[in-house]
Amino acid sequence: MNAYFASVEEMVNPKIRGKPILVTGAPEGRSVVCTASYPAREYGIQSGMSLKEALRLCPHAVVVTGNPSRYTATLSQLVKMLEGFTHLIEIASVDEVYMNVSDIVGEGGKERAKELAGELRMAVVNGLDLPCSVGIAPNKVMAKFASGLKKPMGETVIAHNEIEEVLENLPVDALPGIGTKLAIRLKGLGITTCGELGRAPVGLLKARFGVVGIALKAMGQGVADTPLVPYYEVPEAKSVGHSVTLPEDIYDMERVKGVVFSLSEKVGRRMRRRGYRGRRVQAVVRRGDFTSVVKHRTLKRPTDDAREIYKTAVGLIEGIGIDERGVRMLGVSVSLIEIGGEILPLFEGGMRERALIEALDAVNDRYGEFTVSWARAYLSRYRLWHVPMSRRPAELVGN
DNA sequence: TCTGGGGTCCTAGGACCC
DNA sequence: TCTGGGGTCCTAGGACCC
Repeated sequence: MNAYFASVEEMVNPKIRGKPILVTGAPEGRSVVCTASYPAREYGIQSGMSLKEALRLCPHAVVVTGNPSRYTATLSQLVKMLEGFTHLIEIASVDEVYMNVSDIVGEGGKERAKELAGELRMAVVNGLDLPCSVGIAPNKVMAKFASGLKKPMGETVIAHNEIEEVLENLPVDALPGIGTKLAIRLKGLGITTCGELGRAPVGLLKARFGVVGIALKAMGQGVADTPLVPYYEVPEAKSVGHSVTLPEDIYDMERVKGVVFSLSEKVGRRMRRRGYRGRRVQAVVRRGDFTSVVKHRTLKRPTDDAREIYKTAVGLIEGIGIDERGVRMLGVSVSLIEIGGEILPLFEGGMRERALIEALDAVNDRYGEFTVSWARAYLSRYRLWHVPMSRRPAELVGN
């Protein structure tokens, strides 16, 4: 999809159609541009750029706070529509799908593929009123590359016998999977184009990059055998996490703990909703100078309890230590996920604890996130946002 | 007027066990 | 007496994707 978040917002609110639009994670503070509409891009704005910098480039841009649920709902509509072509659809991200169209193209060759690309694109335009680009090629890596060649609203077909020519002088980092760091390391070996990468001795690549090296050579030749994973067969998540960049750097442990509690609560909620429990808790601290430290600890038993996640995460952060550099970002995640199984209470009264957590979940499911939570989470919010004592709910004061 | 938030995958060293 | 080899699990760090 092209400028997906911005395009969806335009569809919802026609008044902003055609204007320079910036979709961000948060309305203020230190947020970043998630998506810039094409008119905004003409000012040199790119996704990932800080909102402040973007507004410097284009002060009259319309800033919209992103609505994640709107984008996943639209993605569902898109997939439902594409099912009219094939059921072999992989959801690669919130704005990107792969389809296996081998059977549709059949013996029709490049002509049929071109025709199909047009049909797909028009179906999206007519059905959802959203711009997209379509790429058709013999494998996923080449298809993704092809889809990026003509934007917005383009169709590109790369046939098997055209791959070599397309790749010969293409910079290595044009391929998905080769980022800045790999490109620099490859350059150190005298490899800058995909053609050179495809001809490089596999021994050299393997020695330098391990198993990745073998995949790199194949990519340079336009060969990729990664299978399409239909969305109805997606494997369970391997980790669940949340992180926040704070509105301003903080320096004291009490405030850090408050934020970590909210994050732990969010992680726990999401895990319980999916029936996950995890054995490893990880904490991340990004400091004011942008250096970051990650620590994790493996528990004896898997958990989905916010307070256990919180306790472990705080212990890890105490190990990391906070200093005069301050804390810019905090993150909590849980991995080594197990699904199902009996939840055995660790101690007497554990069943009541469990019942309490389930009751809180039920209230929050019905009335919205954080309708009811532990006092600790509320206190942290008030601390964070500097709400004066007099404005705090009476029942929390002094708690 | 610096630099988000959600993830996956890979490497490497050390503890520990048989 | 200077000590193997195979395996698992744990922690830390980093590249990459959208």
